[in-house]
Amino acid sequence: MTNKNPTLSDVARASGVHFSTVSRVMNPQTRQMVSAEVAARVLAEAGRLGYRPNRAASTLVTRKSRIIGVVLPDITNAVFPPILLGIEEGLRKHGYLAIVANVGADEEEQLFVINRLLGQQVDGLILATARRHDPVIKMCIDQNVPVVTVNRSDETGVASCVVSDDVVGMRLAVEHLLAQGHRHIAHIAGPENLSTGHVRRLGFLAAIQASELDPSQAFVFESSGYSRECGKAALLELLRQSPRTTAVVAGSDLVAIGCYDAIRELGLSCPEDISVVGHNDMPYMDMIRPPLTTIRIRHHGIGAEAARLILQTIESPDASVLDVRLKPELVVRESTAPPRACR
Amino acid sequence: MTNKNPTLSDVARASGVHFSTVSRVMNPQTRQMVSAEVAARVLAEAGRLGYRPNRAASTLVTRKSRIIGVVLPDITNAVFPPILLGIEEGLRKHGYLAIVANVGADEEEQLFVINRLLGQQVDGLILATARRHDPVIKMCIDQNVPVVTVNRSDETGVASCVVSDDVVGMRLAVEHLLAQGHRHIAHIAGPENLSTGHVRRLGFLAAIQASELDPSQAFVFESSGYSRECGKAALLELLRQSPRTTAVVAGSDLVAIGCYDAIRELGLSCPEDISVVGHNDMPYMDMIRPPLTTIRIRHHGIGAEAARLILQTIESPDASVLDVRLKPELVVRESTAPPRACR
DNA sequence: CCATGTTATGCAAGCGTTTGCACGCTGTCA
DNA sequence: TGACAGCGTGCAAACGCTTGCATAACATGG
Repeated sequence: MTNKNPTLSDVARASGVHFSTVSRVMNPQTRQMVSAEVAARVLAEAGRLGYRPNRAASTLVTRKSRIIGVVLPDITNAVFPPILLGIEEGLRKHGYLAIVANVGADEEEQLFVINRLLGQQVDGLILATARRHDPVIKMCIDQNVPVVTVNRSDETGVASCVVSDDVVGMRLAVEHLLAQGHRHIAHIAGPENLSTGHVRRLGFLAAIQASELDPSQAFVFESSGYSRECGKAALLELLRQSPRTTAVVAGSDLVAIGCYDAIRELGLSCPEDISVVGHNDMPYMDMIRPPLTTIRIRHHGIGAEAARLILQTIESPDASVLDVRLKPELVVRESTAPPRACR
Repeated sequence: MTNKNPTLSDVARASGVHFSTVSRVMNPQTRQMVSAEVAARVLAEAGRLGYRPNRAASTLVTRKSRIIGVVLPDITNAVFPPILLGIEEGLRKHGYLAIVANVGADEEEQLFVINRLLGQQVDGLILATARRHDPVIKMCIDQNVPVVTVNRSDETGVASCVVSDDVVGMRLAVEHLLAQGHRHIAHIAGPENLSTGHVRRLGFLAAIQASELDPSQAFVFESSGYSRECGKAALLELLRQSPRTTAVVAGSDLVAIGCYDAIRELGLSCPEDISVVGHNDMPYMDMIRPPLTTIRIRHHGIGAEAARLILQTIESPDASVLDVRLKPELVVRESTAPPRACR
C-alpha cells in the first residue's frame, strides 16, 4: 500500500476538469448532469489510473456505508451457512456488503460487537442471536438502528423477523407420526428462551390438540440446548420418565442425532423401537444411518428474505414491523416407521 | 438514525475541553498525554452521551480500517465455516473485523468483489479461492495489498498461505491402507488447478513410491470436482478402468460419500469389497454408514493462523512470504478394512 | 533570575468524498 | 435586443477524525 491510490482529484487533473465533475461522473445517479464528451473522457482516465472510490470518505459525508452487520451465534452450526449465503447474495445484488461477526450467548460480548459494528457505520443489523426477550435488540431499536432478526425472533415485536413457520413444521411432523400409528409421541424441546424452542413446543402441543389423541399421551421434555450431547441426555431421561414412548420429535437434527446415540446405547434400534423426526434438514442427513426423517427449512430463502427486509427497513424506517414466515416441508426418510403394535 | 450520534465535538463541549483532547483520551495510545483528571471527566461524559468513534472518519485520516476482507468460494461447504470462525476470532482478538464475501469461480466476479472490498479500504485480504496460478492474487500483490491465502495456495509464491500438509495426510492414508494389506490402491484426485487437488495427488504418488508397492498397482483418477456427484461418477469409471482396486483414497469427504453411492449402486459393500478413505473429516462423518475413515484437517487452526498471518503481513509488509502447514491426522473408523484376500 | 526544559492543552490542516449554490454560456421568446 | 431559462461546470463547505505544531503554564538548574 505504498504508492497511494488515485483520488477524485487525480482523475480530475488527468482529465482537465474539476474534481466535483469527476464525482458526478462516477456516480450513475448524477452522471447525466455532465456532458457526454466530458463523461467519456473522465471515465477513460479513471479506468486508466485504476481509480476506485474511497468508501470511507463517501460514508463520512453521506452517512451511509452500504454495509450490513450480520451477527451469528455459531457459524459452524450447519443451519447458518446457507442463511449467510442467502443474506450475502441478497445484499450484494443491491451493492451492499456484509460484515460477519460470530458471538456467543454472552450479552456483554454481543453489545461490544454491536457497538463496534455501529462504530463502523453499518446501515443496519441482521441478528441471528435473538432471544425471545432480547435487551440487545431493544437497545438497537432505541437507537433507531434498523434491525431484522433471522431464524429466531424477539417476541416483543420491536423488530421485523424472518423465520420458518415452526407451527406448521411441528404439525407436519406430528401428523406424519400419527398417520404411521404412533400413539405415544414425545417432543424434545429446545431452550425456552429461544423462539425456536418455544414455538416448536407450542406447535407440537397444538398439533396434538388438533388430533384425536389424548394429550396425556404426548410428552414434552425440555433439553438445555440444541447439541448432539443434549439430545442424547434428553432421550435417555425422557425414556425413563415416559417409557411407552414410540416416537420422538427432536427440536433439531443435532438433537435427533443425539437420540440415535441414546437409542444405540440402550441397545434399541431406530426406527424399529423408536421413530425419530429431526428439524432443519441439515446437509448429509440422508447419509446418516438411518437416513433422518426431518422438517426441511428453507435456510437460503430465509437469508435472502432477511437481506430484502433489512434493505426495505433502511429505505423506509417507519414502515411497520413485520414477521415473514417461510413454510417448511416434511422430508420422509427411514428414521420413522409404524410402531411394533401396528406391524 | 434520526437524532445523530454524538461526535468528538459534542463530548468536548460537554466536558469543556478541545475536541482534540477528547480524541487523545479516546485513544488508549495517546491517553497518557492527557492529565488524569481531564481524562476521567472526558471518559465520564463520553459514557454519558454514548459516544462511539466514527470509524469512517478515522479510516479516512489514518488509512487503516481495521477490517479484513475474506473471500470464500462456498460457505455452505462444511470445511469453510470453521475456517471462517478461526479467522473471525483471531481478528477480533486484535480489534479487527471481517467482511465476508462468497464468490464463485468466475474471475470477473472475483475481481468485482475484491475491488469493492478494496474500495472499502480493507487492510488486507484472506482468500480461500486461490487457484494454483491465480491472476487475481497477482493483481492484489501488484497493488501492494496484503494477501494471505487459506486452505488453498497459489504456487507462484507471491502470497503467504496457510494450508494443511496434504503430503503428510496422503501418506497417513496410504500407509493405513498398506498396513491393512491393500495392494491395489487408487486415488480420486481433485481438480488439478487447485493446490489441494494437485498436492494430494503428489502426496499419494510419493507415499506409493516410498512403499515397496509396485507403482503400477496404484491408480490415479482425476475427478472434475469435489462434489458427491463427482465422486460417484469417478468411482464408477475408476472401477471400470482398474477393476482390481480394493481401496480408494478420495480427494475429499464429499467425494468419499459419492463413492459410497457408487458402491451401493454396484451392489458391492464398503469396507468388505472396497475400502474408502475421505479427506477433511467434516462434521457428522462418524454418523454416516459406514463411519468414514478420513484425514482430519485442523480447519479452525488454519483460520486462526491465517488471521495471525494477515495481521503480521500488514504490520511488516516487507517480511518474506511464508507457507504455514498444519499437520493433519488420520481418523480410523469403519470404512476401511483388510481386503478379502487378507481375511 | 533567566534560560531551558517539560507537560498539558489548543489550534488547524487535511483525509476523499458529496452536494447546494454560483457562475457563465447558449438559445429562446417577447 | 433584453430578459430569462436551462445547462454544464466550478467552487467551497461539510462530514468526524488524527496529529504535528504552537502555546501556555510551570518546574528546574546554573
